[in-house]
Amino acid sequence: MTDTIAVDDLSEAEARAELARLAALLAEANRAYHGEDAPEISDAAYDALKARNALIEARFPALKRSDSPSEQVGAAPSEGFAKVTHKVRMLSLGNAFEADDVAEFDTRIRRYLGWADVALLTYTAEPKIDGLSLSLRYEQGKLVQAATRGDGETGENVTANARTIADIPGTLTGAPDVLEVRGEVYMSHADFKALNARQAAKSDKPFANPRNAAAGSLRQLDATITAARPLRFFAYSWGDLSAPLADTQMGAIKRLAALGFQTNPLTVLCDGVDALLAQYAMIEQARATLGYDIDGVVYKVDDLALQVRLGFRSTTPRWAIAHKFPAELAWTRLEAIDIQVGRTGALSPVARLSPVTVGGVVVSNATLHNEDYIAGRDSKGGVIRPDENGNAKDIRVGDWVQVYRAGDVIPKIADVDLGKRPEEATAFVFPTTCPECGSDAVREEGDAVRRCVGGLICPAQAVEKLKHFVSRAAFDIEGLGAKQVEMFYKDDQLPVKEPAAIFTLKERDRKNFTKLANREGWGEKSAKNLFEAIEEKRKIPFGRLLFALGIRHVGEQASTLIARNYGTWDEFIAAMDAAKEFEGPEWERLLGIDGVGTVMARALVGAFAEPHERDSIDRLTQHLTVEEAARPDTSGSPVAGKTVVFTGTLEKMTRAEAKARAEALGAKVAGSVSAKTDLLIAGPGAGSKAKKAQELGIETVDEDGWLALIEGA
DNA sequence: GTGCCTCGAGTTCC
DNA sequence: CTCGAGGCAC
Repeated sequence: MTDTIAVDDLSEAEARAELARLAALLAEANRAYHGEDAPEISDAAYDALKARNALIEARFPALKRSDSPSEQVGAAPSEGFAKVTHKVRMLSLGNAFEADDVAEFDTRIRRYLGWADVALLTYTAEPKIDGLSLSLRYEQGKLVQAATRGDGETGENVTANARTIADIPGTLTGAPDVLEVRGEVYMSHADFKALNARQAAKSDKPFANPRNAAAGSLRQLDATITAARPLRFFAYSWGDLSAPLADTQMGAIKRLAALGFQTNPLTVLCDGVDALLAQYAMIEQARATLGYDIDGVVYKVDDLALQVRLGFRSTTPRWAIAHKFPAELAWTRLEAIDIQVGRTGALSPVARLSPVTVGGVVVSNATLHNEDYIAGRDSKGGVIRPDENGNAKDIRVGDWVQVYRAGDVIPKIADVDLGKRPEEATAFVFPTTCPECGSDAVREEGDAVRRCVGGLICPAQAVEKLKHFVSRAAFDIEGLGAKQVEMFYKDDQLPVKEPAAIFTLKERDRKNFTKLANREGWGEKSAKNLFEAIEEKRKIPFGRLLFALGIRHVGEQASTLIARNYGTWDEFIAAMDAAKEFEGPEWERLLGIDGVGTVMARALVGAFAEPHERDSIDRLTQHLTVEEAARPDTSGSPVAGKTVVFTGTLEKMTRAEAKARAEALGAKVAGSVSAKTDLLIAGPGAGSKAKKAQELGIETVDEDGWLALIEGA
């Protein structure tokens, strides 16, 4: 830290050496800080080192080290669990509620396979355990990692806790080299009752239901607490493998059982829809006597080769579905209807209910969707919640209403008891002005929602936009969540009314210092942590920035696609300006992006052309370094711009891999063959698609042919 | 024009 | 998680 040369005077060689020195110093400081030793350097000195590192990196970007301290998100010490990225995503299942939905599921599969003439397809049926999913990774037969589902992509590492569960073997004999077992952690009714009795004896809060008790127990930071909780585990699936478990779903389940896992004894094979429904009825009958909670029955195509052919939609497999038991219902009184204003200005009515227990949870709020839903009609004029004469039943304050939790989560109102309606109850009048700012609230023709036109003048919209800005898929600033955003918005001393203000917080605070640190609930440490978290996000990927702006219709997916198309922020901004009149080559280019239509394009171009919004964006970006989006390198790609379709079983790659690879080479991957298809890649077992391609005279290759074609590209 | 399929937006409770 | 609606294939 002594005799430091000014950054501007550094030669390249000196800069390289200096970066190495800083990386070592900062790493050592981190170790001291996070370990048991007292920090060896002061916070101010640490900040100075980090700042110097950043300056040098800015001047010599090419010298930036792979272990650059600026990239490191200060390893979180024992607060919470480490994150684990799943090798194979943990997906959720599609739902069926009626017998018709199950029949449709079966039809869809047979149509997809081109098997309209095959009457009976074999499925497995098993109870759907109401617990929490867990993924166990075994290498050379040893349990090396246990992870919760999380958002499906990333979960939490709970290995130490999983090792305390008796149903989870620590070692396996005869397992493939790499095996990822998936299943459900749950708690039995008897164990749950006993646990709650123990909780009461210690005057600890009882758990609301076995599911919460299981979740709470698994997520204990102290594994000895988990060990004292009676958790159980059923294995039902697998992820990453070094060798296939079996040819069929049932075979794989049997193999898991042979390896020492508990598998559900009610898992059976069923031929066709009627057999599935019979098994559903049987399991529903047995539900009360099982001794643990289940919330439905899961059906899966038994033949694993067919599962591979069927593949996945964006969030669910095509080859499985969860047939849910009817939701629990409860009657309660509607006390009030409040209106919330969202970031796009949407006015959403929320029912305030007299608290009632539904499905093991006390519910006091429920969504009312929109104006029409309260009136008892859908947006197309159809009647919902009809009375015996088929007339619409509206919802009034004071009514007795029937509540359920859709998908066991979101409380909704299913019905209204007109017999108990108080005489004085009047139909709800939906406001035509914004309750937050008084601006007009307008409902566009054909639209279901009414929106406040106040834009950023409306405090509710401004706050919600800020919340969106810092949300997980956007800037994701640690220590700056919804609550903090609300606080800063209302703050007189350090106001944050727009995104740019987040990045001037530190400067503004420094002038009077400790403005933030002296506040209720804040100390020097939390203030410093927040400022650091903000610094880390000054560098932001293009796609995240675009999504964070919260332009209507432009979500996470669209933002990524758009960023990939333009590459750099500057090129994108220039394109938006050039398309201002909603015409011309840049307008056409925007519309040419897959997934972008006129509605989205207008919203996008309009946002950048609107002076206030544009100024706000420019004020923000001057504080940021926008990272270039990786433009797929399609030079020398033989399939750039071509539409390709995969069919049949792919043996050397998964469907997701094949799709990702093709897209990276600039090809468009379609799901079905049409006249627009340029190339069909047909694996063994290809059916109707191959036939259709032949009829249309479309070039067809096998998997090896495809790999040869793209080799080296 | 119609019928998927996916995405976007809004929602609750722990 | 669900609804509405945008985008796209037929």
